[in-house]
Amino acid sequence: MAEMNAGISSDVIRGYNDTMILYILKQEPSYGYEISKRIRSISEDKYIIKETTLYSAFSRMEKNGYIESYEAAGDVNGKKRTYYRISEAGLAYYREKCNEWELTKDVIQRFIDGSSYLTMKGDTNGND
Amino acid sequence: MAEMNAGISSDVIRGYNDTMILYILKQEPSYGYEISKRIRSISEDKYIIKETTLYSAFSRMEKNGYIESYEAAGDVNGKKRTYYRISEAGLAYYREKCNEWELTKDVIQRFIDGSSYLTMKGDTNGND
DNA sequence: TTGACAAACTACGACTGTCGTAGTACGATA
DNA sequence: TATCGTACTACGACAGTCGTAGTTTGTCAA
Repeated sequence: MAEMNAGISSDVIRGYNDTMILYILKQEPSYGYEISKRIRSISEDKYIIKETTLYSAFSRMEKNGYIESYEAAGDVNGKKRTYYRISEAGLAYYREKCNEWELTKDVIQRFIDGSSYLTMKGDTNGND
Repeated sequence: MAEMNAGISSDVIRGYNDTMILYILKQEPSYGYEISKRIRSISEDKYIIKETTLYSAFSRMEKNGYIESYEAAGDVNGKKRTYYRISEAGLAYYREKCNEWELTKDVIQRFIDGSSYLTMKGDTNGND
């Protein structure tokens, strides 16, 4: 069973779980279990969202008006599931988070060594 | 005074403040106020670390053995300041966080639209 | 001398998102 | 009959951030 989310910091993920979920829902409405599996497959098993994290994200985002829920029967059997669809506000929020991400990523990157972004050469940092 | 940290999510930063601080200390020992200014200047005013966040990071990291503190007089006047230097463990931790960052960044990136990484073309996502 | 302001902190408590643990309920399979 | 996968809900702990506030020292100006 190896380790879960080896190398993925839940501190960075914090707050971006919502974004991941919205990314899935942006394509089509879905429900908990499926979203969980899709996140796992998109990340190539590198990130597995915890059930509690997932469902607490649902209630938070529904409260904020980013998603809407509705009951529907699954396609395999007639079992009821809670589906979620993204709202306009959710879409706007998602786009905002995308911009924020690019910005935040750039900032953090400046404090990271060994990346392909920067070419380290001595200490040519004359800021301050 | 505009807004502080406009567009930077403190959720993503969470946990990476330590990394930023260690990045500074990796170059040379320093103290709170100066580190704060350096983070600000390196990020080109895009990120301003809160004082409380900074100092709580110090005590956490010292407890973990990532940094060591010592008292020294400032260069301007004879005022005492608490300087911090990075330890071997701190250096190892920093490098670990750098690797973790590259990994995490890659994962999150897959859920982000509008980046220069991906070329959006219709909906050619045949995963699952 | 008084006041304001920057430097250099410390203390405390609220908040929020994550996560561990646990439990429920249904259907399918063995 | 039991186990497994699906599809959740509830609760409480934890950790890092941040708001608020207070302290002390030194500098500069009125």
